[in-house]
Amino acid sequence: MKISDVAKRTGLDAKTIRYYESIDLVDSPPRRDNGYREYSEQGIQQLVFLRKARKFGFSINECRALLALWANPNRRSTEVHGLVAEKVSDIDAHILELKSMKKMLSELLVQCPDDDNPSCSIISKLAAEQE
Amino acid sequence: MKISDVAKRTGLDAKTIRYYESIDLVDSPPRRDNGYREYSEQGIQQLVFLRKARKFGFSINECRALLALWANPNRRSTEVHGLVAEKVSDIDAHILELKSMKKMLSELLVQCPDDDNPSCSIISKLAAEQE
DNA sequence: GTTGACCTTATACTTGCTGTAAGGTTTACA
DNA sequence: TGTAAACCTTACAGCAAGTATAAGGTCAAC
Repeated sequence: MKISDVAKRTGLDAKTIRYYESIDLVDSPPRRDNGYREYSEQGIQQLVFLRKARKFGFSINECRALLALWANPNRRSTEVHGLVAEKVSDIDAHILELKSMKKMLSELLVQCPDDDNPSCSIISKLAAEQE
Repeated sequence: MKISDVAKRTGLDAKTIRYYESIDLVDSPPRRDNGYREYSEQGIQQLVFLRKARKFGFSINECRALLALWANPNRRSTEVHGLVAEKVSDIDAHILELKSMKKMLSELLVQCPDDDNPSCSIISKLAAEQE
């Protein structure tokens, strides 16, 4: 299977697939005589795995750890559980931060006249030093 | 005022301040005879503004627009309102995405035995190709 | 036979900084 | 007065996680 077909099947961009190979996140596939990459089912499965893990919000390095656990028949499920639990708490923290930002901005919004005059409390608030 | 004092006062790192200057986000301050940057109150206020805008989640380019509006006495408050409203909706979208990720991961978590055995539905789910 | 759609590599760009190196200046203390 | 620490300066490299571009080779269709 050629890279563009793998791209279609996995939902990853061909460039992204080459990039993952360049950082040794996935195995280098064998090459045809013309130099084209020829993907095996196994290679494709690694990429499918990665696509999902990235969509779940795991960083490249976290994906590396997950791939290693996946490949390891002696893994302990508690290790996987730990990685995922930590990610959930990261996401929680991130959500809280965004909510706080949203709250502050929303409070600013209602105070801005939203008209053709220059007076705007948003600008004043951003310029204010204290708090 | 020297850069490290400005850093303390604004809460920005001195490196960040130099970086903002290097990308022309803020005016270059005058220099002392020894080459050190000497900040005026106005220069400091720009940095205070930036610190806040960044904390509110605005990108550097959005900060550029906000700084321009701040400096423009003929601004229309609706322009500011528009920028902020758009940011709020960006944040909302981001929150939704994170919530969806969290939901999926949480569902996986409860299905993982969290023990010393290799069997783990999280890994299986990540490896599964369909959906 | 030539056009267009692939494939290859290498390099630079993106965002928003942060770290490091190599050097000059100032301040504090003995 | 000496010197060591703590500043300041520049320039360059690196981080995440790709994306864009250039310059070229290959393949399939008409």
